[in-house]
Amino acid sequence: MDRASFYDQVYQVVRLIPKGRVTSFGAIASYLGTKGSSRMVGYAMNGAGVVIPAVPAHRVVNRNGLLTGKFHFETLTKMEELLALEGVKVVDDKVVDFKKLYWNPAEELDLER
DNA sequence: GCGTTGACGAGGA
DNA sequence: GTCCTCGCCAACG
Repeated sequence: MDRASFYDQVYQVVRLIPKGRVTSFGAIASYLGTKGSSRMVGYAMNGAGVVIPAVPAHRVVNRNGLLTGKFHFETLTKMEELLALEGVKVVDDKVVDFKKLYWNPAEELDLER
């Protein structure tokens, strides 16, 4: 796994996010061991739409549950659309019941990887 | 090799 | 509760 760049590691984890669930950048960063590099997680998502298979970046939001990355999608409504299709309600660019839909890789994936 | 960037997070006022 | 500042670290030019 050491061959995988930080980007790849982020993609891997994001792809593991269950449908209808969301997580935060910090959670992913923490899981990868680079807790302080929470920004890198988001920065890595810049290639989420070009890598194969595609990365469900719409399931990744900031700690507020706010769709911070919606501006990086094809359209501004694309992100909340995808979430809505998965049963995730989005109001005012933020995930409803984010706390309940929150998916913690460290808890769900445990000692995976 | 250096400086800048950045879809964030935590702490303080 | 909100607003501001600092830090964090990998990728990019």
